[in-house]
Amino acid sequence: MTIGEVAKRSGLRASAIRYYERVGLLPKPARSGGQRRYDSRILARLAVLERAKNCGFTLDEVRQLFNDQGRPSERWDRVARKKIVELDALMEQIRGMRERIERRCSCADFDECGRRILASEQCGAT
Amino acid sequence: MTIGEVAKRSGLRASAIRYYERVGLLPKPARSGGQRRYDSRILARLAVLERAKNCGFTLDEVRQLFNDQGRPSERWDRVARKKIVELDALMEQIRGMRERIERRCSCADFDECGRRILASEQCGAT
DNA sequence: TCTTGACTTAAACTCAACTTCAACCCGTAG
DNA sequence: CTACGGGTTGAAGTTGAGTTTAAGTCAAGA
Repeated sequence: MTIGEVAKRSGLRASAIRYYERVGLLPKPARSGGQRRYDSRILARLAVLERAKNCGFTLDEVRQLFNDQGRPSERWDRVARKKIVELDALMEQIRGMRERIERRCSCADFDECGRRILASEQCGAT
Repeated sequence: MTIGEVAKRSGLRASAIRYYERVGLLPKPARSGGQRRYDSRILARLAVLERAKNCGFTLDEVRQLFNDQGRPSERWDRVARKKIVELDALMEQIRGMRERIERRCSCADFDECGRRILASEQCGAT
């Protein structure tokens, strides 16, 4: 397969595939006439990469997943445990944002809100 | 107050305060000898700005809050409604990530995972 | 006068994950 | 032969929210 075909089959852009190769997430493929030629294993690789991204892993974490020492399941566990903590913290943050957004006040304008916030009075911003 | 004093009182960096002014979030203050001089209202302004950021609003949305037409409470409502939808979507995404991370499989390596994902079989990546 | 410390500016740099661009090469169909 | 539709490269652009840097100004104190 050429890179264009891989792109079409995987739903990624060719530029993204080249980028992944450049940053060490994909092995350098064979070439014919200067062009990259892939066999079907690339599609499995990319499927895992996509799955990992959908789990919230950064490309750096995916690199650890793919290239670090140890059994694959161990690598997954290590990265996953850290990510779950991050995701939970993120959830908590977002819950807090929602709460703050919905806690309304009766100030006439933002300056009044500001003064009340500075005085640590209850205020939800106008 | 000089910008340094405002920075200390607000907990922001002077560079951030200059930046906010540059992008139209703060009015241009009076100057004395070329230096910015603020009165205490700046602190209320910055407190609202911080509160809005803690609600998840982008600086662009804060600009709408501060500068758009209409009553302050209307502006807040308009921006807030949109943001709540975004936050809920984000929550849903994160919940999905957590779920996918925790759904484990028994593949020997990532290539096996990839093949199973491509075949739409149940797989949580190694 | 000299030094110190805080301020000023515009412009460049940061991070992540790509995309876009310019300029070039290569094989095939007409 | 030449046009066309791929492919190739390195470099630069994108986004948001600032930070950092270089080079310069200013007032006060020793």
